[in-house]
Amino acid sequence: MPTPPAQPTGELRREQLLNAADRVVQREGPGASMNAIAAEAGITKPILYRHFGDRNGLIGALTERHTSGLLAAVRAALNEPLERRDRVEHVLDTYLAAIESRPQVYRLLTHPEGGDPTGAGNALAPALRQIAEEITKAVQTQVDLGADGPLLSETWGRAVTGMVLAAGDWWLEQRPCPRARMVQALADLLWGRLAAAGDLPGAVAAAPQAAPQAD
Amino acid sequence: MPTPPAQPTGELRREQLLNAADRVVQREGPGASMNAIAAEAGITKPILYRHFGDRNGLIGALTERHTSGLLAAVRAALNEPLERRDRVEHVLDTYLAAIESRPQVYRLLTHPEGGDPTGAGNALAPALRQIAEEITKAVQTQVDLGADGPLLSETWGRAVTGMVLAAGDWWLEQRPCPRARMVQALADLLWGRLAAAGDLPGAVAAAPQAAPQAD
DNA sequence: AGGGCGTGTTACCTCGGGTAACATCAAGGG
DNA sequence: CCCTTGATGTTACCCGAGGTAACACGCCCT
Repeated sequence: MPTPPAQPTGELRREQLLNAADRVVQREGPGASMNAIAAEAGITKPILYRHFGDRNGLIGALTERHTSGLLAAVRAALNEPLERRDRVEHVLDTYLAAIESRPQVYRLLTHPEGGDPTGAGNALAPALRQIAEEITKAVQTQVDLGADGPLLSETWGRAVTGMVLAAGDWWLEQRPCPRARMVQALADLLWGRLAAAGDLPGAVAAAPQAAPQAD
Repeated sequence: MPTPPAQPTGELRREQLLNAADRVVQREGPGASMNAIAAEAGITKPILYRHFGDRNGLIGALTERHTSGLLAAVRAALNEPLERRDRVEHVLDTYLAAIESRPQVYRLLTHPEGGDPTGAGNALAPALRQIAEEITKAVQTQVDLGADGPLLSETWGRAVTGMVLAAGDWWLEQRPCPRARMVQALADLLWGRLAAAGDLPGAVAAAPQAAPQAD
């Protein structure tokens, strides 16, 4: 008797399978095998393939689950009625808080991997792409950039997303400081603190006569 | 007679194999199989494994080849005797020019993929990690950031690397503008143009009395 | 009763990374 | 002169993971 308890059906079953997949990914990371996920769900592979088509389908469905929450949170933060600096900090904090709470899920969102090797297309994962688009849209509708607006907002959307991705990744691994400080560091960068800071004595410059030392 | 022409030996042979691997990766992208690489070299798999241990070893050796050039170029740009803005632009242009000239190699550098699923460690590929460290070092030795210097320079090294990675990736795919314009857009972001720009009329703000509309 | 439909199974295929065992040639020392 | 050493190369195989038949059970609805 392979089915002692009557398993739910249809959409419900699908949710259960996603729950199982979620647990495995939380435990083993994005590299979790279909066999492992099936075992966690108490079933075998073909059922997973019936529900999700292929691995990308499963990972995609799993990704969208978490993406929707993160994306909604970021979108909300982008439209918070705050001064611009506070709003930016709020967005940064929202993202960092999200990845802090579920690192394994975060890895899944940012490094889906299984993309077809033929395409070799987009580097930013879909989840990040959506965030980049949200930032682009927010910049376009909120900031006056003159004639360069469209190009700058598109570029900056990707740039800021990549910046926060890389910095957040490093922060998650090293935990060099509390979250609030990280938010400040990134906001400071966007506020031109790197550009405004003074030179250090020994630094290179447009130096006409400085004496460089070897190696 | 399996060896009609006397094949070179030792380090020379290794270089030949790397050349073959390079050609395949240029042609098929980072997902190239060991069989394909062996075939391109006119041999079979075990020889590759003798020379490089495993796939990571091969990809690593191949990566380091190209990394050394890119890294040296970026390092040189970081130490160019220019005003800070010009120096930053020079670094950005150096990176974009490099990835523009060899897209497939660039993909290899940025998306090595094959990392062991158990570790699930660093997101930035080694090549990018090294660039991040160079930026960190440059900031530390050139810019006066006060007591926060160490943390900020480390954070910013990663952040800027990720920013340029994401923006550069998008630029490579879409080619929305010439390289010089892209350099300007990114430098402007780092120079706080996003922070300094004015608000657009309809934008959200610290608005005390705005009437939000439902969804 | 008899279709569908959704559930589940076992068994298999393919492909890619990785390895073992064996064959060959060139060089160098007793 | 022979025989060891170290490089080249081979065929044949193992294993794990994605993916796919083909088949079997249970339920609901006509």
